[in-house]
Amino acid sequence: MARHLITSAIPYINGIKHLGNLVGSQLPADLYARYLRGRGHEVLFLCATDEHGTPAELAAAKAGQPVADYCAAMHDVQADIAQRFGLSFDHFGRSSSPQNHRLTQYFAGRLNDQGLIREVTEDQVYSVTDARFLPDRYIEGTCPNCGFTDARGDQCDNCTKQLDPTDLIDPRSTISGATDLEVRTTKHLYLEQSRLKGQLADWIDSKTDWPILTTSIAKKWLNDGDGLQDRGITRDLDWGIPVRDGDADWPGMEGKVFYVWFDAPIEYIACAQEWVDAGKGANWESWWRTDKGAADVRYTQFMGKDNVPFHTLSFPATIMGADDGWKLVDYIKSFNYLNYDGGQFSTSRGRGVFMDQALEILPSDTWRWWLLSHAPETSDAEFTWTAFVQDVNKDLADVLGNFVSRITKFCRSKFGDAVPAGGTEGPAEAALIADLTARVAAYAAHMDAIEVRKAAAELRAIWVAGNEYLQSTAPWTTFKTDPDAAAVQVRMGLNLIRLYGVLSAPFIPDASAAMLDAVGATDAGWPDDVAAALHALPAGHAFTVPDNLFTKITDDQRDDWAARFAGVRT
RNA sequence: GGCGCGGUAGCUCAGUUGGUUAGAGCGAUCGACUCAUAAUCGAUAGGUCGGGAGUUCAAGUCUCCCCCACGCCA
Repeated sequence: MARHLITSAIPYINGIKHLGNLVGSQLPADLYARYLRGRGHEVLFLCATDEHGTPAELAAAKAGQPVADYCAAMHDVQADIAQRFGLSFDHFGRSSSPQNHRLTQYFAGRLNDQGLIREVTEDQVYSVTDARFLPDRYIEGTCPNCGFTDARGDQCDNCTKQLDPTDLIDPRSTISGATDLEVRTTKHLYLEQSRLKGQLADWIDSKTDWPILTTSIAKKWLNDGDGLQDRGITRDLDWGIPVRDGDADWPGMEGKVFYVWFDAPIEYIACAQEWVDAGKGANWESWWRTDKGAADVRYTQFMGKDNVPFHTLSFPATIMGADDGWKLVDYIKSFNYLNYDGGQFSTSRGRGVFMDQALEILPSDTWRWWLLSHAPETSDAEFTWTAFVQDVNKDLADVLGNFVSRITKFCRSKFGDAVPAGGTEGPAEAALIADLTARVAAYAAHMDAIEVRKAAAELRAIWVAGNEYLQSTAPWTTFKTDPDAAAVQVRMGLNLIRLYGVLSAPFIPDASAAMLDAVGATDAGWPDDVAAALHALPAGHAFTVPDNLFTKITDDQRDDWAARFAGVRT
């Protein structure tokens, strides 16, 4: 038994995430966590909401709520949806927690002690009307290069020239439209991660088994242009973690907070403290401090490709810079984007399907299966309603659901509501066991490697093997002349349902529970011995015929949903 | 503009260090079966592996150039 720490990139607080966000981090992380638990490993699976920063402040203002109240409410909304999607977090924390406040301040102080923090005085744009400093992307104006009137402060979307906000002609605040902007001098803290470049590069180079997507992005940021840049870790905002030097005040930094990207990854650690403080566990340091029991922990992170730079460089720089025993990540699984019907999912335009809407129209297992079996691992993937409906109807309703249905109903009608006795197994059963032994091993290997799509394909092949077996042995025919032979075949079929319940649980936990319940399985342990697993249900063991595991989606429903989710969210 | 991931059957994708007739699922066509959610199982058809040049006994796989799509640019 090994110890596995798993974290999913923490979703931002300002709204419900879409399916592209889900499949890029939380869902595959859950798959892996469930799989490892199923294999008997000790797992700590953590996630949280990322609550600080300007977008949260603006969203709260728009909702007419104090930002703390807004975040608390949205956290509960996201936690509820996550739970309904079957995301089996051991704890779903908040980056605004007191634990994260203390820990973030601790790290800043520690980095300061190590001489890795410097103060930088810089000019920033201040909006008098908004009474705040404006981040670059909240300033628009006329591009000095091409004359485009809606150029953003960081870059002109028309001519793509990179800009400094002070370059803009007639700048205005995109928050209020105010034009009374002025340049003010302010002071910020920078993490000197450039000084850790060599150490980071060596570390990345040592990770030869990481996905190409992960390492290529990391190396690009390490080596592009002038190389890894130092990073501002503070902001002039109200909502955030107050800048402190550990437990002490930080002279000159009064009224400032840490940048959201500094405190968000630290929440991975603070979340473990929250987990303990919530009474769900003990000794969080044994998961996070290599000097306090975490040396044997394997830590795996899941995220979309947009998060890779922070997880391969900035956060490791924080850990390495602190240099006091915190655990570095062992494996980073990153994902590309899921596109929606030829374009991008868009939170702002409400294009695509969002997590709450998804659950309104179909069970979570249906979404879990399709999303995971099409996870954007090697390149961006494509969601279309036609493909989605075709795939889930075929895989879930026809191949798996119908298998459970046909065998349980046939047994009930010919032998009654218990596993039939009699008969002797022959070559067909031996061949099935040999085939499944190989397939289960391949499935496990793919899951161990977090090859999500390959694992899904293998699991599906395992389902198909059951149908092949029934088709070739044809108990409905043998029953007429040799009821004992039919009994063997049906007994094998019922045991296959149990096996499928165990193996499928990481992908489709609800349907798996229904399968195990139908056959009255008391043991859902991993089938290290497939032959033994296929004889777990003895003759005479009672079962029930479950409701259809999956209802097929109709063409009308498909057309309905395609129309409903094409445009702006209402 | 720079950089990055890709461009393989109608669709979604696999193709390890270059090596025999390029694979899978879906869809299509045909057949088998009739226990089952008109489900299942089998067979067949379908690709000049984005384009061009090169290295090699041998290239989807390596090198160079070009085209296309997507993304990132602190």
